[in-house]
Amino acid sequence: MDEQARIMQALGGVSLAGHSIQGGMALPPPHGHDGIDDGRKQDIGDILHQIMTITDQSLDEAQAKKHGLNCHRMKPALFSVLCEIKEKTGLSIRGAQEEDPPDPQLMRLDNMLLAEGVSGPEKGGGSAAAAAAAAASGGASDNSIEHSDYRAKLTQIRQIYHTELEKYEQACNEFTTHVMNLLREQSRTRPISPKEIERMVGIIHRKFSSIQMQLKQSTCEAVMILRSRFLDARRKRRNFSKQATEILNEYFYSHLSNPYPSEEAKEELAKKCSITVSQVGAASLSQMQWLVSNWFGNKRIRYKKNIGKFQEEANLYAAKTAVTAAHAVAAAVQNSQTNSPTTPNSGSSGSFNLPNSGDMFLSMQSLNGDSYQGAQVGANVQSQVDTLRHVISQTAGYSEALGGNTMYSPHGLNANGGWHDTTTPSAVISPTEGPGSVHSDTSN
DNA sequence: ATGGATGATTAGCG
DNA sequence: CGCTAATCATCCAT
Repeated sequence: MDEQARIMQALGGVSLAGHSIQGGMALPPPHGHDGIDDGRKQDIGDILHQIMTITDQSLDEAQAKKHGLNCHRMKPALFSVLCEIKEKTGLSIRGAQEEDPPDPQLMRLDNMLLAEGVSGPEKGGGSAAAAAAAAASGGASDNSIEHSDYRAKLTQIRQIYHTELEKYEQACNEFTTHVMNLLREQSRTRPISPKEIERMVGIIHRKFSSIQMQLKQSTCEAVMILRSRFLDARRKRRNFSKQATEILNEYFYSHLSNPYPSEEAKEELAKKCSITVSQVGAASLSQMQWLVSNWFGNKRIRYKKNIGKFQEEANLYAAKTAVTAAHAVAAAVQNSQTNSPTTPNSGSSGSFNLPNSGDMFLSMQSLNGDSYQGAQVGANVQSQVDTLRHVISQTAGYSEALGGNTMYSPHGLNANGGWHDTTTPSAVISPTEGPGSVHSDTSN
């Protein structure tokens, strides 16, 4: 009979002392309360397993005895006595809270998880948070590139969250059905109303949901950390390395008349830069491209706004690439003058001095016009022209010869249709700064 | 501390 | 959609 007694005791403990489940669960405290989620899960798993096995064994072993008991001639009498006793003591159960109002804390967590896209619909096209962030800038697609890493991490969190939640729910269900079965079984030997079973289930669910809340809470925390780490870091300015700036500047000044790198060019630049940069948070290539675009946007604006200030820099970078430019242009000019545009800079035609830069410049200008119609070679040549213009204006002072304001101002570029300037050329040139700085400064 | 340089963000345009 | 222009925010040399 001790087997039976134990079951009775256990169940009695559970059913009579509503909240004592915790006590029941605390039976084997392997890790105590310190354990974080893992520890808890382990605990719960252990507990469930123990309960299952213990009661199963008990049931199996006691099955025969129980059967005998049920058939015992004194059973009805015993049952009625139990009913009577329960009637007297049962009131104590009634007092328990009936419907717990939705926990505001829990609701907050739920809302947040939903807002962050953790508990929302599966996988869809990006989390709600990312969508919201993207919506702020209008362009959803490009911004999402920026957040791809963030979203990857968020997805990870979401997956963990869902699997954990599923585990909890499964455990809860198993436990519930098990208890219900036990109670139903017991209801034949002692008085247990369906309502009591229902209450029991409610209690169990509440207990499990409180555990779930912890899961939700830590998930929220994780998301918050992720957010602060990513989105705030995103806001932080991180200067390019010197080399990266060099690369970008080189490109910029050698494509000055059309400093709009194509997608491929951007990718190329992004690659080069990220090699030299090895930036913290090693921006993905797409991210790097975004930065490159930023850089060019800023550069264009700032160059245009104050050309004088950039003149020195422009000359410097022009000189840097002057030699290759000269070669390439020479080849290109030859090629385009003779015939079809195939591999303009073969360079095999030999070195080309530029003493007669005047002619060259003119021919190139006409070339410019042609090229702008959209031939690829044209674009290529044009970039070299830009570079050469620097050299020319720097070394020969062609600006004066050509009317004063051809000097390396966006004026010419504008004629081109490239990027239009808002500042009138005269305004740029006329102040003492314009031509003067160009000549006087023999920078290195 | 401070001001300029510069990366990032955003509204608005075509 | 990509760009410009304005602006914010941060870095960095002084």
